[in-house]
Amino acid sequence: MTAEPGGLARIVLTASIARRYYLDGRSKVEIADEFGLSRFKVARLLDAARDSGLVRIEIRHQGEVDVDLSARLQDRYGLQHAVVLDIPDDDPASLRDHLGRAAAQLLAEVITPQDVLGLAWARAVSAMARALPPLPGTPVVQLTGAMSLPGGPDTSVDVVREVASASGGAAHVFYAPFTVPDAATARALRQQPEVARAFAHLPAVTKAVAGVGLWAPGLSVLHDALPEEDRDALARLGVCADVSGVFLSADGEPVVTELSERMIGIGAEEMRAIPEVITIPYGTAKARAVRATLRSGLVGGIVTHTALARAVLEE
Amino acid sequence: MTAEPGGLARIVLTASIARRYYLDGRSKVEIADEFGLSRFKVARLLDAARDSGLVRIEIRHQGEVDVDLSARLQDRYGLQHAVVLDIPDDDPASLRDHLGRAAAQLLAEVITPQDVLGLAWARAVSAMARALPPLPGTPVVQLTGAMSLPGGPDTSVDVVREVASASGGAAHVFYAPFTVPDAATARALRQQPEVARAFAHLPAVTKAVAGVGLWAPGLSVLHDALPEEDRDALARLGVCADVSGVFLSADGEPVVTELSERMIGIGAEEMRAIPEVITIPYGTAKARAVRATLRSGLVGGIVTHTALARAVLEE
DNA sequence: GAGCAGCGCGCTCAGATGAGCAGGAGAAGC
DNA sequence: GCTTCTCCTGCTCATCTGAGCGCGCTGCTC
Repeated sequence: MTAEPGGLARIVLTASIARRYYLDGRSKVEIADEFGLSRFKVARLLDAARDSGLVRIEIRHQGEVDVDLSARLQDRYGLQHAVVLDIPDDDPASLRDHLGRAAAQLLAEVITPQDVLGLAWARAVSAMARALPPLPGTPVVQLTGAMSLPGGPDTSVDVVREVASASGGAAHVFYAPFTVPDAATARALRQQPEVARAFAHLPAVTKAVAGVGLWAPGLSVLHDALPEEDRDALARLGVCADVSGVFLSADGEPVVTELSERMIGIGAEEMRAIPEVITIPYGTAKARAVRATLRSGLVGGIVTHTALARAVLEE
Repeated sequence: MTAEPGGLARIVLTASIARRYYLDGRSKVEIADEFGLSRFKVARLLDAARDSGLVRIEIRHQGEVDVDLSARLQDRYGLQHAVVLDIPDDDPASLRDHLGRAAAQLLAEVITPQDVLGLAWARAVSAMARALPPLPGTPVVQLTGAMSLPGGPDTSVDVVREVASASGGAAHVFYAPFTVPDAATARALRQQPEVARAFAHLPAVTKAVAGVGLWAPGLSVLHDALPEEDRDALARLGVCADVSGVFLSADGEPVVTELSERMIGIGAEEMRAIPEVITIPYGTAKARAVRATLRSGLVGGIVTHTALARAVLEE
């Protein structure tokens, strides 16, 4: 891309050598012998070929996975796993289904019989659970309280139960709302035997799946479910993203809020203790929230689509 | 292209490693250290990436030159130089101009002050001559007699004179027709001092430019200029191509004909003695003739367009 | 639980490779 | 014509790479 290699004869010679080297897999010495050049000359011509863009190397996959974006995302944020799907992003429901399937496949690949799976509540997590094949006897732990979602069929309890029963593992569930009006109620709920039993399994969780929301109207189920004063209070504290109820600033730092006291779900430090948390964000608008999430170090995996991945990387 | 590398995580890992190796230029050992793998594992993943088509290497040029086709043509026929232009092939005149310019550039690159240039008569050779920059004092030798062509402004004499005067070299020309009605006339003409002097320079010629015709109506100026009996006689002898008056069978073998006795121009053996003869064929219909020409070993250079190059290679 | 086949993995060493250096041809300037 | 500079070319040596070999793990059979 930088400069032209030279005259016509030189360009063609370079192309010829590049073909021999890169496509036919011959060694530079062989090529040098064949063309009557020194191997150093061959090496220089090959360098020139790459520098000038005569030889172009591209990495891509014929399936849905955009391997190059996946690799860049994984690399850029030091993730354990990243999967970026090249799919149209006009229909959120279809997007969620596709990502859910991919996340299910990824989870099935990386999970071992020793793992304990944690599931937070998010629509994408439900989609994943639906597509999940039976896992090898994996116990499943509920990470967050239930939320009543208009049009959402599954509660967090249902999702955990389904996955556990398909896998033949134990289901550690509890019936409690995600948020309550005051801290005292929350404390009381957490002390309930059922809730306490489920929470006791949190430190054992080794793999988890969560959603990501941007703290703005329509981009976080939690945000939309809260009264206006809570929304504003969190926004004033600099909350940018919520990862299934864990609040993060734009830098990825956990934000301590009064609301946390009134929630029944996993906290930032507990989430950090989980070796791999996989998130399934979608929608270009959430780019800021995803950046915050990846920077936080709380999550190790991401399954998303090209538009969002590009938006995240374009910083 | 053969098989899928494996699961999602493996594919992305492979892509990540491929990116590091091919795009960032890191060594396999560095990559192995970075990813916590052995260098052998890295090597195997890279092999798999290439085999599965995840890494694709293509060779192309942003200019008019199709470097890949050029290289393949050069390689396939063991040529000294091949230049294939990716240009529209609907208008023969424009095609000829483009190829003429490219041939001129090629010739200017490869010619040295020690070279003696020979020019046969062909429309493409005229086009090349028009585009030729001044050469370093190169003597120019006329290789073929003159032909009166409807609409063709330059005779072989004119072309040779022009090039020689632009270059400041000697012009070895002669005034004689390309074909005459009987062998005796041809012999007499060849013994004329002027003709003999020009022919005496033939063995000194080191670089030459010629056209290629397919022995069929409308595809060879020589064919069209001859009476029907000559055309048929040569066709019966298996003539497939004429390289500025040198007749070749489809195999590329020179065909000895009675007509040769009646021509004032270079012969097959004299042409073979020239270290590099550059031809400028165009028009897909001539593919057979070009194949014959390249197989003959008489020529060492070709300047043509993609459609014809592809047709020639598709054997 | 023993034996066996298949396979993934790492080690070895000859051969390939790249950075740096020295010699020589050609261009520019005096 | 001479000097100097620059670019191009080929060489050396330390490092990297790849084919082949043997080990050990896994899953299957008896």
